[in-house]
Formats: sequence, structure tokens, C-alpha cells
Amino acid sequence: MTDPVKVEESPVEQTTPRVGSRVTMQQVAAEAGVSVSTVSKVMNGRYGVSTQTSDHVSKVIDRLGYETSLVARSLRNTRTNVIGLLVADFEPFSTEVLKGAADAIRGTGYELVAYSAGGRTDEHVGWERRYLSRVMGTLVDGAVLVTPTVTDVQYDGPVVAVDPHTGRSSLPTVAADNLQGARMGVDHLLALGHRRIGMVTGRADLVSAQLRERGFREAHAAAGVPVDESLLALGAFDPEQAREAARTLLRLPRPPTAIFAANDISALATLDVAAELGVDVPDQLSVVGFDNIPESALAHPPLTTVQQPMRQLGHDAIAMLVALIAGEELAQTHVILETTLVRRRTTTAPGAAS
Amino acid sequence: MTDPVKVEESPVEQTTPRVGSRVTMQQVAAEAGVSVSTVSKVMNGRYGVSTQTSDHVSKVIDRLGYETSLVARSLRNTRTNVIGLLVADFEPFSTEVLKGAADAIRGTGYELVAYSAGGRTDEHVGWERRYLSRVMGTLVDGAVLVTPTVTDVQYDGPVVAVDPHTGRSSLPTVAADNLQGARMGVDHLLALGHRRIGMVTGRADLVSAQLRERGFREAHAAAGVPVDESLLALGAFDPEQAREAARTLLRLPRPPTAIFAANDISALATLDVAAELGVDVPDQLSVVGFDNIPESALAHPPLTTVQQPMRQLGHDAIAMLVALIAGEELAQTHVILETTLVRRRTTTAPGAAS
DNA sequence: ATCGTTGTCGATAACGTTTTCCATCATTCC
DNA sequence: GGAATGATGGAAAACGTTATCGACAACGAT
Repeated sequence: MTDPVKVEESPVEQTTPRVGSRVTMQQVAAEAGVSVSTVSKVMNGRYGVSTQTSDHVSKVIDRLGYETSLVARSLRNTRTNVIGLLVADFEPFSTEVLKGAADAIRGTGYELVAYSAGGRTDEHVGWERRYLSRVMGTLVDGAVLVTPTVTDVQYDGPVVAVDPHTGRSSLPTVAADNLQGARMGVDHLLALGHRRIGMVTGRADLVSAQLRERGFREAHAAAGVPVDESLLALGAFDPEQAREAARTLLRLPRPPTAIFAANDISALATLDVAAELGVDVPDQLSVVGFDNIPESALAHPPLTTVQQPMRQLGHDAIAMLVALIAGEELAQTHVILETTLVRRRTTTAPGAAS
Repeated sequence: MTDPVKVEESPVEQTTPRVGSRVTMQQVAAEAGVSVSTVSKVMNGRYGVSTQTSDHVSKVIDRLGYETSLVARSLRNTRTNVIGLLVADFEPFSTEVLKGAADAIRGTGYELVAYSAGGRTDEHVGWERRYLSRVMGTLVDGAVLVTPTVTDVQYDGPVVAVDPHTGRSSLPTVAADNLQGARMGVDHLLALGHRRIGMVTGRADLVSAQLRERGFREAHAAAGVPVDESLLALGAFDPEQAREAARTLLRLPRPPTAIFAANDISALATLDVAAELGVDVPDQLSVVGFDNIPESALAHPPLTTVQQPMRQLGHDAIAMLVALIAGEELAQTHVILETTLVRRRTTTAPGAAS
């Protein structure tokens, strides 16, 4: 029943280089009159095959349009030469990181594939972990996590987390200096002369948001300016809630002369609300954001913001991951990248209108 | 040397649910005291195993943290339950399509992974084809192509192209109605009273760009307004070249009173140039774009543009692909989606300034 | 003439699943 | 009480590749 030379049964007569239905190595071997071993050697340029047969086999490979089955190869070797990048959703931040990663992947010999949680990150906690278990060692050699809520993922494979908003992550991480960045943004406002500065805060459960608020406070402390707690409103990194927060602040009897938003998204929402309430930016209100997403440069007026090197984050994450996969020891397991202040048109000295 | 029961050699004593280094089905079987067949049946809920042993095996599976090897599974079955989406680069358009696809994938039982060409699309033509050969039937069950330059890809597997700018594609496609959309945009300008309308055209080799130009001409013809050929300038969908084109048009002795850009990117560039030259928009110049990328709403002033249902494109592409994989016959192989005009602040009647 | 040596090539065992088929055993019916 | 029946578990082949190792020829050196 099982014919050892069943390849002969259906001789590959067709010379059409069909691209669809897969042509296997056996067929190439049969067609070329050699063994599969030889074909494999030719495919991988291994030593031990004469240039003559090599050429011949190569020709057959081309003619049949043979492509090696990555699945079978991965099953045999444990490596796949693929790196996975997991994003919770394709928002501006993760998209930029993705671009940086896509850029860094070149010349590493790896391919990059992006998986999206599609926003179902709320449904199931520990979702990143299950994802890792599923794909690691089977579909990818390593993974980059760009999910904001990496609660407490532990994994002993090659995994790098980008901007792990929670601090006590045991994973190697690369993040921007949220504390320093926030200080810089608020310092800028203080230097301009603002003394009543409001803040639209981020998601309370994310460490990045906590750090930005801490930077806000530290800047005040360093300048000897007291923080008015009534000037802090929860924006939660959510556009709608950020609008609400901004509205609350601007409708105060004594509204702040400047607002520091934990997020560009929130800053943009604040700009919207200001326009809606007839508050002129920057003359009656200065606004500073955080992230410098592409949209911010196009806002009206263009947003002054603390720039996070998003592409660089992706770039460094890949670099770390590649080293990790190679078994190298990481010089630094927690990389913190500098932030910079991008001054555009939403900030000026208070009372500039008069 | 090859011990048939080598599983016994290293009994799985560790009860730590290690998540890293892969635990195989054999180990589970050995630990549970059953055969691999049984474990497989339990994993897949197949009939033929008592609830008692099933429970027992399930417990062991949980304890060891076993996850099935997708590679091995894919090798055995020919399906992978993964759909690949290939983008040339992560620009706004493809990112939006990606979001739509990610949305549509839910509940289909498939997972979505995105591959990026990383901009090296220029280096090698026929790149999409090689990609397809590599991944189809091995890593993914089907693919969505979101590359603008699908020259003449032929492939007989389940593949759907989104916005295949070249017409004679033999692949099933889903695209927006570029012709109708362009007509709508230009009609809008004509209805406002504009008679000298310029156009920043797109990449000459892309059918989508050609269609938009044709829409431009047809709208003129329908309104009985002659087209002034000197008012067409090549923008090529490139920011820099679009700026140049806009500059050329606006520096004409008799500049146009309105410009239709083949692209939001080009329209945004036009806005920039107008500001640079001190031309007021919309009072001295009306501008209409095409696509309605997220940035357009934030432009200054907010851009009037022809909206392409980008998310819907991704959504429909996935729907078609899933049907295709299921072996169903497609009701329509070339789906054309409606476009709509989004009126914002960059258009008004000519001479409104006076 | 014999013995290594080198250069080619092929047989074969994995990799970790799924699936088909068969063996075993308890049950039930005549 | 024996045989048909059904339920349950296991053995083994297969998926397509790669790596190891042995076979075999041709050849030069002793």
C-alpha cells in the first residue's frame, strides 16, 4: 500500500511554474533524478555536491518554482528566524514603535511580523502570557511586547518589553524617561512664568502615567511652587475622558493658565475643548503634551510636546532581542531613552494676551 | 542508542509550570501515564476518551503548562488558521486598512499577522509574489495584499488585493471608487463656482491615480468647463514633489482658484505651500484632498476631502478572503466601495475674500 | 596491486503533531 | 455461557525538511 517510490506514480510532467499549490522537495528530487538530501544541500548551499549537479538541481528548482516549506524547516530546526511584535492595538504610539522595529530588523537575518490583540486586551488579563506561550518556540524565535498593560509577565525566553508601564517587570525593557520628560515639560511652563498649571493625568494603573505625574510634582517642588490638587483631573489616556477633564479644569472659577497633558491624545483633546470654550491657545492657555505623535505637528496650533523617541524604542528593542536570541548577555536589561522638548506654538508666557 | 522509551530517561519531576522551554506532548503523555494519541484527543476534544482520563490529562496539561506546537500541527494539517496581511509600509492608509482587517478577523477563527516590506518595495519588483510563495501554504492560509504597486501578481491561492492600483489584476480585489470620488470632489469645487481648478496628480503608474485624474476631467466635461492643461502638475503621491507641484501652480501668472489633490498627503503639502506663499485658504484658494487620513481633520484649516472607507476596505478584504479559503465562490471578485465627500474648511466660493 | 583519500551522493532518523486503524476489555443480549 | 456490541486506549504512519553517517567510485601514493 505504501509504495516507497510512490513519487514515480505521478511523474511531474507539467513544466508550468505553478505558484499555487505547493511543490515539495520530493518532487524536485524526482524530477532532477537525485535524492532529497541533495536537493536540501543545494537549497542551503551546503558542501558536498558537485557544481554540475548543483546547477542542474537549481534549474529544476527554478522551473518548478519550488519554495522551501518554512513550517517543516522550523519543525526540524528549532529556529524560525522570525521575530514577533505584539501590539495591543494599532494606535499612533505602537505604530511608530513598529516602524522603528521594522527598520531595525534589516540585515539581522530575521523577519518581523506584527500581531495585534485587536483591542481585546481588556477581555482577558494575562493575555500576553498566553500569546507568548503559543507562539514562542514554534512560530517565532523571540518577541517584542508593546502592550501598555504588561501586568506581571514572566517569561524566560527571549522577550523584550517596550514601555512597560509597570515597573517591576522581570523582562528586559526599553522605555523613555517618563519622569525626566515630564519634569522638562513642566519646567518649560514654569520658566515661562506659569504658576497655576493644571494636569490632565493618564491611566492611574500605568506606571508611565504615574511617573509623568510625579515629574509634574517634582518640577513644582524644585521651583518652589506649590501644587494645587484641584488642578489635577483624570484623563486616563482616553480622548473622551480627557475632554471631560479639560472642560472641568477650564471651567474652574480660577482656571489654570497652562495645562500639562500626560499624553498627546489628551493634549489634542484639551486643544479641542479650549477652542470650544473660546479660550485662545496659547494666549490664554498654554498646553504641553507628551509623546509627539505625528498628529501633534499638524494640530492647530501645532502642539508643544515632550518627544518620546518612539522609533528608537522599537529599534533598540529589536537590537536587544537579537542579542538575547544569540545568547549574549545584555549589558543593560532596562534601557531608558532620553526625551526632548519640542517647542511649537501652544506655549507662551501667561497673560500674553494683554 | 536510540532508546524507544527514552521518555523514561528523564522523568518529568518538576512541578513548576515553566513557561519557557517548550514542553512536548510526549512529556505530558509520560507524566499522565497515557499515550500521545490520547493527549492529542484530549487537546482537541475528540471523541473516544473517557471523561475520567480526560480530566486527568487536562490536569497534567495545565500543570506542565503545555501548549500545542503550532508548527508541528501545521505540518500535519495543511491549515494554520492564520491570515497574513502584507503592507509595503506602515503609512496612514495601510495602517487604517490594517485596523479594519484586525477588526474583521474576530470570530472568524483566524489570527491576523501583518508583514511589512519595510519600504524595500523598490529594491525588488515581483517582491509580493516571492512573499506569497514563501508564506502561503506554510505559514498562512491566505493573504491580503495592501501594496500599491501590485504590478501583475498572479496567484491561484486565496489572496485578496486591497486597492490594487493596477486594473488588470487577476486577483480578487476590493477598492474604493476612485473615479466617482474624484468626480465628487471636483464637482464640489465646480458647484462652488470655481472655473480655474488645478490638480496635483498622483503617481502616473498607479491606476488609482489615473482614475482620479480621469474623474477630474470627467467632472469638467460634465459641467462644460474646459480643462486647462497647464493647471495639472505631477505630485506623484510624494510629499516633496507635491510641494513642488503646488508651488508651480500657485506661482502661475493666473493661478487657479482651487486645487484638487490626488491624495491627502499632497493636499496637506499644498496647504503648507499656500501658507508659505501667503495665499489664504480657503479665501484665496480652495483645496480638496482624497483619502481622509486621520491627519486631515487636524490640518489647518481642516481639510475638505474625499473619504475612502479605509477600514471598510480592510474589513471586506478579510471577509472575501475567509470565504475564499472556505472554498466558496465569490459573488463579486472586484468590489468597489463608495466614497463620500467630507466638507471641512478648505473650500469656499472663489473670490470670497473681496 | 593494495591501501588510504577525497569527493559525491543517498538512506535514514529525527522534529511534534494528528489521524486512522486495530487491540483490548467490559457490557449486554440471545 | 458465548458472542456481538460498544467504549476506550494505543501503535504507527504521515506531514516536509535537515543532519548525520555510511556507501561507493575514482584516484594517487606506496
